[in-house]
Amino acid sequence: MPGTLKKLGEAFYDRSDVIKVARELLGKILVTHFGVYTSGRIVETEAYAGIGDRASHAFRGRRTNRNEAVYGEPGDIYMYICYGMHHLFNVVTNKKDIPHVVLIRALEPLEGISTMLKRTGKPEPDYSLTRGPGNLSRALGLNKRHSGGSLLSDEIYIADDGLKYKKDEILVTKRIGVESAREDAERLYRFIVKGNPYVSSRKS
DNA sequence: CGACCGATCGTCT
DNA sequence: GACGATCGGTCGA
Repeated sequence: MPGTLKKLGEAFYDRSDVIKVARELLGKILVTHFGVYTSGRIVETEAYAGIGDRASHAFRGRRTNRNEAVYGEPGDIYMYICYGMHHLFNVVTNKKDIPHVVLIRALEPLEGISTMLKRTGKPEPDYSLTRGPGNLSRALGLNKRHSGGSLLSDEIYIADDGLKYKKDEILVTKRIGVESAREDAERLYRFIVKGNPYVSSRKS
């Protein structure tokens, strides 16, 4: 039920509750415009709650060249290279220097699918095109170079077309791949659209 | 379906 | 030197 696309403004990202932002990002549309438009609806997110969260890259205030972008302005972009080959896309929230981020883990593709196929080298669309944080970044052309950039720009942004998932359409689980975060691995910080085939399937 | 494995490399110890 | 906020493939039940 797409209406007019409205780009999210700074106020959406500049909030103190990163968990709430992660939940509300479900249903929003991530858009990249590098010559051609590619976009997808967000169907899976994870919150990373800063210095008190062992799973966060900013745990105990850790601050290096690599993770500097998580300390940026609300609405900034943090890209993280994982396993030497996957570029993971994060949304920076809360005030500058408060390192709260939301990892986008899956999209339902909307616009520019033929471009996504070119970027990923896939012959035809399948659910793996934008399922999983590494795959969706490749499909939308996002990489490390975009770290530190802003979602208030015209190249990369998140938009609202009015779609809202109801409470009973959303499932909350533990985060994926953070077993080493000990007790913080138990936090229920992952939000998924129930039954959506693009959601990364692994145990919670 | 679940368990496991190799690829691959920038970053930090 | 070791280690990932992953992925796609294989193998066995």
